[in-house]
Amino acid sequence: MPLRQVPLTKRGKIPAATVARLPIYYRALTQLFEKGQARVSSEELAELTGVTSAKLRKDLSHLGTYGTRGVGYEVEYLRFQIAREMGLNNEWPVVIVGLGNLGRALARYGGFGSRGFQIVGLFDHDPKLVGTKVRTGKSEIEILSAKELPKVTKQVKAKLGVIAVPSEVAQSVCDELVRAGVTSILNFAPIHLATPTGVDVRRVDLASELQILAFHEQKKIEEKTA
Amino acid sequence: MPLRQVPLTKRGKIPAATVARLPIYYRALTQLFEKGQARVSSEELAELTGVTSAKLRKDLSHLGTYGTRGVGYEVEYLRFQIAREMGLNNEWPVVIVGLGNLGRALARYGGFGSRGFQIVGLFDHDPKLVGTKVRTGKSEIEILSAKELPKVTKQVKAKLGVIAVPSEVAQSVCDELVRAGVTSILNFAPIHLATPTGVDVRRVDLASELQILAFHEQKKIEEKTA
DNA sequence: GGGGATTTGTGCTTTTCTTCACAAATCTCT
DNA sequence: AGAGATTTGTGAAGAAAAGCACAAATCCCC
Repeated sequence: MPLRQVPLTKRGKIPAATVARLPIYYRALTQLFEKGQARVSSEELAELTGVTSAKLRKDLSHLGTYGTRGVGYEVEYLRFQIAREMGLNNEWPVVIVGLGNLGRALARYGGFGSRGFQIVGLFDHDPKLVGTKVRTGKSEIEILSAKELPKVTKQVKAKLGVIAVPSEVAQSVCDELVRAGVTSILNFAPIHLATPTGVDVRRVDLASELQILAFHEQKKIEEKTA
Repeated sequence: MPLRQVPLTKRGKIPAATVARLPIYYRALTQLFEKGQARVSSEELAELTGVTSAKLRKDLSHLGTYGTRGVGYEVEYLRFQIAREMGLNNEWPVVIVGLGNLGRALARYGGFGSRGFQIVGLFDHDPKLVGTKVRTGKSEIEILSAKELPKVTKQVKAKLGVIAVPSEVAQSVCDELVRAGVTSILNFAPIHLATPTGVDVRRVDLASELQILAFHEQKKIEEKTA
């Protein structure tokens, strides 16, 4: 295996579209690795992830030149490089606010705890939930009162927060997370959150996704009747 | 209120980026409507949804000219037009496959049932779950065996399917949905689904979203130490 | 060790998306 | 009714992303 060390300084900014695809590549590479496959071509990896091979190669070229012409990519090596680039070799502490249906599902969701992320705080203001324990992967963790949020979040130095509360209180929860030092937020409430510059927010809106699909369905019907 | 009827034939194809934002606008307009606000400017709606006013206006211009210069947009009228454009005035039957943590959360999630969507089928192959009932908004619905999927899905003519099963079986569930007539799929499994042309898939990957945030966090740290 | 087969990396082109900036349309006030 | 203040709708410019196509690098086989 060629062990070219990466000139970390040389690389320019990675396009947002590329960043959004890296997790998909990472996942596919993990699968291949677990299957015991040592090498993969851009063509094969592209098929697996639903992109074109040219796009895949260009994406990877932003990280460095990790392939070998005429051969392909070393699965393990490429996987490690993507992980490093994305910071998945660190353990990121994550807090979740709101443990209704969705919040609890997220807390229990294996994918979160598994790779690079560790759930270190669960908060809700419902007295019926506070004190309850939720199994998150291997360990159990107690739901704390929302009042504890600032103190605990600072204590564990969590930079990542998940908002799974109703829209009406999402902005105030967001503000509190930011005050407590959180600088990246995954927002499941279907509203736009205002945040100071330097804080990243990604919104995941389940209803929106369905609506986008409905739009496409509608177009299919219009085509047929046209 | 000016009641220009829309020349449905005239409009060209709406850009994908615009379609992805329509649900956000729709949500914000609904909030304004419920608050009793009659009019809104592109500036105000843009702020509410986190886009620039120019982008918002261009997005809306693809649907038609629903605003009034010097005035703004009629909240109710614009909201209706977006809903019509997205097909939300129809009721879309939806089936959900896989009722683990996430699937159950989705089934119970109010936002799904509320506007334009109706959950008409829940399927799982776990015998412990089959026969159980899940409360979805107003009504209760029983989890059926995965074996029933083809028959029931065809019967209710569901075109929209939600996949919330483990990755390993996601592709086969997908195939079965497609065979049963589903042509739009919301996929929560972290893999790419191969589908025939004419079938739309949207992937929602919770772990990916966190990883993208971790990437940004990493960059923030690198900046600080640089 | 040389020729043919592969497969990457990338300059160039095309397409899509965003931003700018301003004319056109409407409203308000006197 | 006209002048000044708003605010939309949209061409045109700019930026970002995607797609193309091929030279460069490597491997394999004789």
